Amino acid sequence: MEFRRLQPQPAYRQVSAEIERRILAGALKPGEALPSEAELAAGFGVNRSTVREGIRALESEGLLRRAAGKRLVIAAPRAADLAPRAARALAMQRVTFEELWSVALALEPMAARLAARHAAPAEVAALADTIARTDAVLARGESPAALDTEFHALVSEAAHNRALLLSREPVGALLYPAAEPLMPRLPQANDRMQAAHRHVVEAIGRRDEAGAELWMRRHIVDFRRGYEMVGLALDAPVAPPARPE
Amino acid sequence: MEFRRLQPQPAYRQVSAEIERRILAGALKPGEALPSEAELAAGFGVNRSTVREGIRALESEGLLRRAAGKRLVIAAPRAADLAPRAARALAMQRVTFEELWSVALALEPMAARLAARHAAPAEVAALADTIARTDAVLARGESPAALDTEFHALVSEAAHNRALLLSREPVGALLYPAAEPLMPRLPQANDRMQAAHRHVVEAIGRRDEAGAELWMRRHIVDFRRGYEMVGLALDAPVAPPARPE
DNA sequence: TCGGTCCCGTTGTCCGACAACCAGACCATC
DNA sequence: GATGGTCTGGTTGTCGGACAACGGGACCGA
Repeated sequence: MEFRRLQPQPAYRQVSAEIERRILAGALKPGEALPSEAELAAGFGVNRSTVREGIRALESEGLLRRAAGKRLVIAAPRAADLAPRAARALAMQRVTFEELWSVALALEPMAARLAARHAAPAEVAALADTIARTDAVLARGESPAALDTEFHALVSEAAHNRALLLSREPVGALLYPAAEPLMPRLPQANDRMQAAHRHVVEAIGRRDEAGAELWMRRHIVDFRRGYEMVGLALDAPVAPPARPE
Repeated sequence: MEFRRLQPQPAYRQVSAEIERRILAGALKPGEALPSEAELAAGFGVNRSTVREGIRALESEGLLRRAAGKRLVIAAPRAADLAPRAARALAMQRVTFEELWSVALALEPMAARLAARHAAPAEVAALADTIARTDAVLARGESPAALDTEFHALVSEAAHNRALLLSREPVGALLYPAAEPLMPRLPQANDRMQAAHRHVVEAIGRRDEAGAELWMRRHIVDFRRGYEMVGLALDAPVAPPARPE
């Protein structure tokens, strides 16, 4: 005799699931407003409190966006909605430098290649600007970690590939800040980093896909070498991402 | 005169943020139970309804897990919690085959390489089993798309890299089901797929990193070729992922 | 044209209540 | 002694109703 595990879902989950189903089915399109909470409650035949609980989940996933005090609006979740959660999840799992680095070694060169293929002039300019700002920060003796993270994020934006953007973002957000302790102990690492960044941007600027990919790969490999050289453990978990205040 | 955008957050968000903060800070560790809703409400000085709304968001992120009707337990979000959301987000953004394929081309060979380095015997056996089950399905003339997806998921599990697992999963969940319409029109594609899968597993089994990576790369490149050959558009959005019922 | 005022719909929050459910303790029966 | 029943307390899930805060639109007066 076979028993299928029966799972009565609480009402608030059914509300989430149903609204999500309708959005996915296309009955509700991004940009459209959801009915008011009272209408939803009446429609589902549950209390408004229950609807509100159900809505919160979708809201935190970026599927609904709420303009303070206004009606809820359907939205297509963007990388910015999901990446911080993913980064946090990885940090909580105590992901190691080695794990992150392996993914970066696969994705970053691809990002550079695609950026060389698709980057708009404004994006190349933004990359150059980040390099310049990094120069300024280094001249003041401060840490370039945040700008390093930004540089790589900009490259993957310039690749115009949303799947790549989403896959890469949490990795970059954890990996590059891990370079923080590297700077004081390995001063020449900054020069090498800036040189590599410059080569990447130049290659992107002249639409040299192979060159962009190659320099990015060298840069990532070099990053690991620097990390090892100062005696940091590759198999130690990285620090959780800094949270915006 | 400078104004910083002031953003009074609703109470339920402050509750989410505060609980999340405590978890991240380590005051509450995975496995531990959260105080009861009534206690939290008393502690924060808000109503229980407000606490419940705040909790829903964390729950949907996998940070809290709720054993039906029992106290909430802190958990470290796993890839399985986040990947479906990511896949859905990509589908809603109407990501194209080309975008997904580029990421797969970067990640899958790396996954195969790392699997060759780290796979446990049981994992190699599971891979072989999936190939056998695919043979059976093909013999019945059915579509191997689901098993193809599973095969690649197993390879990346065998890589023992949690960052890779999280980055790759949503891509695989969307990309391989896109092969569905390919089968009837290109019968030999299945043989090529199975042959490639076999080569990958063999290479993993003998710890041949280069071989595993190479065959996986060929397999991915071949996939795109098949997709083009049957006249499917590379720049068309892929179908949203099937939802488990 | 600008600012003020009023009204109305909607959200955010609260309160109090109760059924459903789980776990554990305790007890009756065989 | 093992099995199953009953009771009880703590917790969650859901409900109904209530009200302040706020945004937006309409309307009005300077």
